[in-house]
Amino acid sequence: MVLPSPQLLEEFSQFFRLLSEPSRLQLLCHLKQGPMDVASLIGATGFSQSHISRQLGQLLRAGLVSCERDGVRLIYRADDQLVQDLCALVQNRLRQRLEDQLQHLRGA
Amino acid sequence: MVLPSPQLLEEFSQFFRLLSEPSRLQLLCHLKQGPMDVASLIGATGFSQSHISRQLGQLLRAGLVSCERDGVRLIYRADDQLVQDLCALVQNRLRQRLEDQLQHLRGA
DNA sequence: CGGCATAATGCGTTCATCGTCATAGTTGGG
DNA sequence: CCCAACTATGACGATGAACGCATTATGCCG
Repeated sequence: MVLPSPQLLEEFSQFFRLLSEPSRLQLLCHLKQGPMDVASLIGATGFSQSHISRQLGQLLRAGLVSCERDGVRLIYRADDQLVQDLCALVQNRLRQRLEDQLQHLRGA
Repeated sequence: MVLPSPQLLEEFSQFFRLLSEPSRLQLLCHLKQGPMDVASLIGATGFSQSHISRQLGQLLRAGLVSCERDGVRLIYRADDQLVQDLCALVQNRLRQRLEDQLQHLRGA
């Protein structure tokens, strides 16, 4: 068991930082429903256009979303399973912690 | 496929935010090597005592580490596999992205 | 009880990121 | 070629977290 290098730790933390913003997670979740343009995301989330564009830019540079032109609009898509897998693992943990607390309250 | 609730998204992002700080990840990695007290972590990382104590407090509240007293010191341990699993998934993705870029540069 | 060692916490500074407004860039239509 | 629609970006204030210093709290030993 060897310690990760500082560079790798930095990359890990940068990736997790991407997911540490609820609005970015929300955009990812909407895009998981299917490809959408920015206008549709505005309607779905209520965020401002510039905010959405910035968050999509970050997700794009990280490779978590991709986009293609359709005339004057850009159609974004989230073709990745990784985030869902990560969230599933985290959700399992959240659930398990709550169950443990429940057991503890019950005096078990 | 249903959208996660805002509360759940908030919890996800809070958890990922914990891992978005290199110093916290580094502390977790050191603790994976074996239980340690704060003084040992100071020696291993070079961080200040107060900084380490704060980060450990956050990890403790999230249940990612636990601690027990040994006389005047507190022995912390990271008994959880979740973070390692998450990092492994992320590392796979980082590797895959680099390989794809390599293929692309080779003209394949 | 007093002193000593270890860890936690208030406080202030610094720095990064969010979110908005205004502006610039890009694409298709008349 | 100019305009309209859509998206990206520069500027900026506000917010929050990191980090260190100093202090306080906690447990051990004489």
